[in-house]
Amino acid sequence: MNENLNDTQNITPEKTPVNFIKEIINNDLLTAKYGGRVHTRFPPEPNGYLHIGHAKSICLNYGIAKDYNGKFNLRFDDTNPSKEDQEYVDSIIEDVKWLGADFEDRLFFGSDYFDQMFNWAILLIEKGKAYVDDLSAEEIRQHRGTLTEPGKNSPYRDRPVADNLDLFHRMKNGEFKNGEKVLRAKIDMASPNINLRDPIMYRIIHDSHHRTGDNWCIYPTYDWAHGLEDSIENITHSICTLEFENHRPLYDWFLDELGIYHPQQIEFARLNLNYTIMSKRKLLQLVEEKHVSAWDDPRMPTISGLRRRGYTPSSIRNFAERIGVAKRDNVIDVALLEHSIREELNKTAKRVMAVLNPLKVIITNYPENGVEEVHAVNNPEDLSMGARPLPFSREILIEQDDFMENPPPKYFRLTPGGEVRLRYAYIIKCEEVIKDQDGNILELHCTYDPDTKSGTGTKNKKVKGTIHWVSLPYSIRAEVRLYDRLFTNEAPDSDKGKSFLDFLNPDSLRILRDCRLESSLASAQVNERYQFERLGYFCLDNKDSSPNKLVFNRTVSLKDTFKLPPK
RNA sequence: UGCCGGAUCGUCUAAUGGUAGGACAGCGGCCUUUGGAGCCGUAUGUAGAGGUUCAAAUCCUCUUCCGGCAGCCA
Repeated sequence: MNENLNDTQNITPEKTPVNFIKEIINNDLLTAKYGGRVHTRFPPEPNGYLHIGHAKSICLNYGIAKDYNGKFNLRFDDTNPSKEDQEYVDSIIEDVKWLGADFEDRLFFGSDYFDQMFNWAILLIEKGKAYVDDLSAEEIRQHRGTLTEPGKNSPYRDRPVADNLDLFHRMKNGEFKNGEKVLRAKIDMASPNINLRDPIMYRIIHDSHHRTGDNWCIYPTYDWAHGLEDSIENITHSICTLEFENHRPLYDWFLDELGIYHPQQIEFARLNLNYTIMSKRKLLQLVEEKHVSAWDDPRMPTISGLRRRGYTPSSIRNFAERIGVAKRDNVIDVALLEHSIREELNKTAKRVMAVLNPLKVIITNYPENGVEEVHAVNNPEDLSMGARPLPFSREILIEQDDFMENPPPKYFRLTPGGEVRLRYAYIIKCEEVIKDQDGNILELHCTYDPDTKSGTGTKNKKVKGTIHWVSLPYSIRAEVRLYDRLFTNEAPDSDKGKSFLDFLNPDSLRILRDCRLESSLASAQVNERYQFERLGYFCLDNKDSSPNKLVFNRTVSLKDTFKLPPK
């Protein structure tokens, strides 16, 4: 029996896996919990640049809105002026747009709701559910108890409503210094959930806010503000990371006490990538201590870094799709990220010739000033991208790595007396190795076989290897920056005894200043990606490149299965 | 030893009582004028022990391990 019957009739449609969040939404849709609406949001605090972990959240939230024909908001959770900055607001908007998460006209700021929040706080005070506390930060900490012991009530907990109202207004009016008073929710100092032990709603911060200026000196805390923001914006599913799971009872408590519209908070596991760090604080440290050039250094896992490195929005979206969404802690192999960009660029990037570490080759039997055009395909994966002529000449440059005087077995490239094909051109044979007094190789003298021109039909001659090259007189110069992982350790920030800085890879950036490219690259554009044949994918650096000094970044190398045997 | 979560190939992630599958990584092979790409093959993976059931990754019980929480950060 043939078990591989080509039974096209019974092909079951591929079930697209539904993650647990979509299951919840599907169920809410079934029960019409939110009247069939789906409305998500991405709520960054503008205190740093977005990174690939945020991209996961953006793609999740935007993707859900899109899949369900719903809406997606970008909302800044800007409740702490001491850490926030307009620079971060600007970069975040740029990055979210670049990723393709379309928030249309729904760009919001938590700070725009400060008045409403203030009024709601008064409502809670009037209900006897909030009070002004005079305890210091230290005293509050001591009263909070521990993980295993209940806390103690503040002596100010039972202040009369009128006093609370008066004090709270005076807090707002700037009568007190930072830390002198706070507004607290009156819940339960003995709760096993520490977040419910009379959490702080407002603290006094005499700082200028990047949007509200000096209008306020009291600012809402995350726990108080977040659910209100979601409620005001009519969010249906408020998706956040796992560390807020313990805060959900508080999220619910505020909304229920206020009796206002109540979105549902759902928590998922944040993205972790091996060989990288994701903490905003530590990324900031890398920038401030100049271990990298800036937030958009191509070695950074920031969106702006990945963009500068040459990643495309779609490759990041595909990555986010592939890694899935669940509640278990996870560490994604950075190789999967690299796979996502290779996969796309293989299909879309124009192939070009570039020699990073040039070695001069003189083809001695080629005419002195002869030039001819060879025919190079722009993308063998997509012939519609056409072809281009490439000048071939007597003097060419090849990669230093593509010649070895004493080659190991299985080395398919040029060797003394050996033959190799020049991509799109001829088979050449190495006749002589020219060296200086110290034995350094200066140039190679080769001969070519005129009968082996590429595309002229098969010849008897077969060679194992094909190498890339550029014509010496017809090539242009460029700087090329090669990147490697920033850290040498899989989990740089989880070593108890060492700092993540101890694992910084000293070779994460290699700058090659005398590379030679085919001349068509003179008109390269920032948004174009190229495959330098046999080397990897490259793009123009969006900051440092200029027409008279081209700078290319290597996005990712090609997978290379050849390994030099260990010496 | 408080509370809340979690545990499926190396890494992610499916299977929602009915054949444990996919992707990435790895390994082997084919093919190749990019040692790229592509194609084919390749897994002693359900934390452990009991139980329910014709049937358990899935339901129940117990155990083990991992993560989060004691900011006037988010």
